[in-house]
Amino acid sequence: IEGLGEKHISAFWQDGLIRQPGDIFRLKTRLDDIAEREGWGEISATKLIAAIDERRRIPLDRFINALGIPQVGQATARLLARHYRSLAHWRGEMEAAQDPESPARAHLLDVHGIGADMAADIIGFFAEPHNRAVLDDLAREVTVLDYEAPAQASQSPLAGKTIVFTGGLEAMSRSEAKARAEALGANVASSVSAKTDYVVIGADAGSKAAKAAALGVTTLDEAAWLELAGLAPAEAG
DNA sequence: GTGTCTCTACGGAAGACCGG
DNA sequence: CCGGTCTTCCGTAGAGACAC
Repeated sequence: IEGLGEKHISAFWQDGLIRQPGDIFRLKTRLDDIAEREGWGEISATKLIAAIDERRRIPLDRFINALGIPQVGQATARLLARHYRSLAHWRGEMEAAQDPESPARAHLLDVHGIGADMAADIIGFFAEPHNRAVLDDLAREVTVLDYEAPAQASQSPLAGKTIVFTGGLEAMSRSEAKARAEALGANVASSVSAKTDYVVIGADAGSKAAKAAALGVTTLDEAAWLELAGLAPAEAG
C-alpha cells in the first residue's frame, strides 16, 4: 500500500487505530483521526485511504507472500499460488493437512520446491487460531484473485532459460524486466550459478557480473536483453 | 519554499532449505 | 553431502510527497 510503510503501521498500531491486518481496510472510518495526527493533514489522509482501497483486490501469490509465513517469500508464495489456484482451495487443503495422515499433507509435500521443513511452517501457520481469525477478518475486506497462469510464449528464445538481472536498467525497472522475462517463459533467479543461462548486466553491477564471468555464463547488456525480450527499441542512427 | 519523512530500488551476504 | 536457490536482513541513495 503506497504511503503506508513500517513507521505508520507501527504508529497506528501503538495508538490503537489498527489491531490486526483487516483493520487497515477499515481506516476509512477514521479518516478524521488520521488527518489530525501530527505530520498528517487532509491531503495525506485522503490519499492514504485511496491507496488502501486500491489494494482491496490482490493476486493470490502476493496475498500468500504478505502473510509472513516463515520461509515463504515471493518465490514460494508463487509456487503455492500456482499449485492451489485459489485462496479457498489452499486454505481448505492446509486445514485438512492439520491431520498428519491427511492426503492434503502429502500433496503439499509433492509441490516441487516444498520440503518437510517449509511444509511444517505453512501447516503450522494454519494451526494457530489467531492466524485463522486474521484470515477470516481479512477475507471480509479484500478480494483475493485466483492465480492466473501467465500465457507463455514458448517460441521465445527465453523459454525455459534461467536469467538473472543485476545492476540498474534504463528502459524498465527491475520488476518490470522480471515480469517480462517470466512472461516469455524464463525463470528469473536471484543468484548466479553454473545453471544460469543469461546474466543481464545493468549499471553499477556488483559481484554478480564478476561471478558470471568466472562461471563463463553468457552476459548481456541492456540492449541485448531488450532485443531478446522482443522489446528492442529502434537503434539510434 | 523548506525540511522531514517514506518509499523504492538496488547490492551484498549469511544462513537455511530443497532435491538429487 | 552439495549445488542451487531462496529468505531475510542490512546498508545506501535518491526521488517524491506533503505538512508547515
